[in-house]
Amino acid sequence: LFRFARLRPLSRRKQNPIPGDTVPKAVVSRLSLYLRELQRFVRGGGTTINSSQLGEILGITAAQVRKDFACFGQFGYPGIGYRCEELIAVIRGILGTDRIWPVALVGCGNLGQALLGYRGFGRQGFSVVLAFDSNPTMVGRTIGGLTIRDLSNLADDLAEYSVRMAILAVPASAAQQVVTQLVDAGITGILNFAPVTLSVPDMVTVAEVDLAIELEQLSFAVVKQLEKP
Amino acid sequence: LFRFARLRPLSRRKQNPIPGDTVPKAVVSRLSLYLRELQRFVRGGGTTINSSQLGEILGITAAQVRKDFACFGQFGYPGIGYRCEELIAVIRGILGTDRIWPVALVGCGNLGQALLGYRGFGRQGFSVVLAFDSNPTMVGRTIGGLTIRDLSNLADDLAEYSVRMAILAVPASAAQQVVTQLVDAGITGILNFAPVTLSVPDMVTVAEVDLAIELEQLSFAVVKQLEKP
DNA sequence: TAGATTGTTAATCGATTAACAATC
DNA sequence: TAGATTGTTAATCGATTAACAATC
Repeated sequence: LFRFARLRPLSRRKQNPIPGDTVPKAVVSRLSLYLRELQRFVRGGGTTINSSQLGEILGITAAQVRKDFACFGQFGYPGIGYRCEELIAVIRGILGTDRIWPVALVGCGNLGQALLGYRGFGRQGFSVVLAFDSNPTMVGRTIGGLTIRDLSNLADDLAEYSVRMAILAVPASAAQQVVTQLVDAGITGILNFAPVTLSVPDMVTVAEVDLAIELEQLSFAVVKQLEKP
Repeated sequence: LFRFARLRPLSRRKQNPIPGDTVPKAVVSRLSLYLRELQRFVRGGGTTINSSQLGEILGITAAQVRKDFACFGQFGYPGIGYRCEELIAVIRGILGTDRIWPVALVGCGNLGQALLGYRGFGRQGFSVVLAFDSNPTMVGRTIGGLTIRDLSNLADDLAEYSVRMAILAVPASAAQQVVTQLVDAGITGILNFAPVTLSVPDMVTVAEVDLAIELEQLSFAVVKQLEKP
């Protein structure tokens, strides 16, 4: 590719400072933000960006931007900055979103159905390929092109589509029991919308989205603001 | 109240170590988790809990639990622990959820409608009292007991219900423009579901829920797990 | 009282910032 | 070359943990 013609020779570029090095979790959480804003920047016609610009967009210092990227190698160009397309490819590679992830949705109630219709997942390379519900009146219905299944064949269904990640949108009371089934069936990443702390083995990662908690954090800030002046 | 009969006299209890002291944000984000788990513990019949138990539930150290609470005063009982009901009341007071917050929903598409039906908000004292949409074909419809309004009377509508917080579920392309209207109309807290960084004045707080970003974080963990053994 | 647990201080750890030689 | 910006080191800041006297 022309785009990469002016890369320094590989031999002079650090690819992975300490291979297998563990990345600070603060860095990983910013990686997604960098990616989102870089993609927007490119849509707006940008081709290169420097650490000050990127820092300004995200509200952090330029030093932090450079330090974050330094975790993964050298891909900046002194005097120029970073080539956006190259940086995007690197970040996607690190996050593992340089492929399409098949995802299962478990729980097709109110929220689950909305998530099925939500186009934002596709945006970054996730595709909901299976939908499950334990309610017999839901099973068999088709929503957003997917036929809702019961959980009786979970492991086989997941294996058929090589699914490793699940979105959990069941009631809080059912969450832990369903999670145990998911883990047994080979799921290792769970996006949890149920407002409960799930207990899972170390090898399984849970990302929590608790809407009431987000509102509470807002409430704290709003009260503080009201009391201020 | 009998419950408070055995409190040490107020004169001997530190209420607010350095009044107006600024609370570390790491602490605020844990406060909501403490609250959630305490409420569950109480539903299970618990009346007192100590820092080790609470730490175990949340996966943090007992020292951190005590240090967090120490930001707000002394309400533990040496030799006993914390009285759950008392602790819950204190945390709700700090977060500002010792009242009912009226909230506006802006954007009544797929996700917005699901949020209207979501019971989780009510759980912690938030009540959606207004729903808005800019699409004329949506305006006037009734969903979950609320009639969808257009944005032409925003400031008056919000003032009528003393609304200071909004849930933003509009498309990314419309988000910034709607936010400007909301801020002008007096909103100071925004729960943003649109995958864009919003620009707001300092006095306004934004909590972000970006589902693609959550999935990316999972992807990173799942890939790392796959590469491990 | 003896046992248990808090609140707090000091020590450790990790993350952020500032500064600057190396690089294009 | 002169100007700009990176990658990296050292200094700072904030958050976590360990330890223990004070308290019930």
